[in-house]
Amino acid sequence: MPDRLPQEFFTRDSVTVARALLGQRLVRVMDDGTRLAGLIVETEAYLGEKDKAAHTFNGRRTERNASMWLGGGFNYVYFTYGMHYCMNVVASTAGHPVAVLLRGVEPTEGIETMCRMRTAKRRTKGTKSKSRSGAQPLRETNLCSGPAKLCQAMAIDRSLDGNNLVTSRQLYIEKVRNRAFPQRLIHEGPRVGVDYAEEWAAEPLRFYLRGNPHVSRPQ
DNA sequence: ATGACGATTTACT
DNA sequence: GTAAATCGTCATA
Repeated sequence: MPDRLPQEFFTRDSVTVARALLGQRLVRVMDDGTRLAGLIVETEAYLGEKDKAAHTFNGRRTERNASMWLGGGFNYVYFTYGMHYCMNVVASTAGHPVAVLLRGVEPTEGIETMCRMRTAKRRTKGTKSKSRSGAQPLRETNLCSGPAKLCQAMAIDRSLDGNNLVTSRQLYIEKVRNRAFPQRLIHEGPRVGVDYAEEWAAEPLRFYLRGNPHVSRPQ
């Protein structure tokens, strides 16, 4: 039984945590006992009150983002665009609202279940929705290659907001490696989808494993 | 009470 | 490449 990442892993700055999370194993145990897992291959660091792209910019603190203040090792899961969830690993210490967004995972366990989660038809009230019946099966590289995709595949929603990664049975991170990958294996670039953040949009705070096909956007 | 807006994904031209 | 989907959240009133 592999070790989990300990609390001390998370109580560092979000850039350090974002880099060190690459290659570690995200594990989700569903209520029926099904275990889903995958290696983290893409992350983004958010720097808190000074970071215009962060939900905690200027110290904004609401019911939605309250878990950002819990300190290293907790989850911040938010709902966006009326249909998607995204998962963060909170870093630093309580009172410092910084976090790491998980943007890409390479599935390793429970792939069939993940595929089902990803293709289950969204609820609609009307009759107009079409099922994916005729579509080809989802390619493995399309299961967790995006922040909302990986949450859908691994059954992560707002019920896991505030989850404690160090103690939870439902969602945690296993230690695969003791040291972060060397710089040359980590590609870094601007964060995705934060153009509104002006000068903060260009900061190289996105990190991913070079050449890995499970990243949200190649290149 | 109201209106604008997403740390996105998918399907379509 | 563009656009639709879809609704909780937040700032303003």
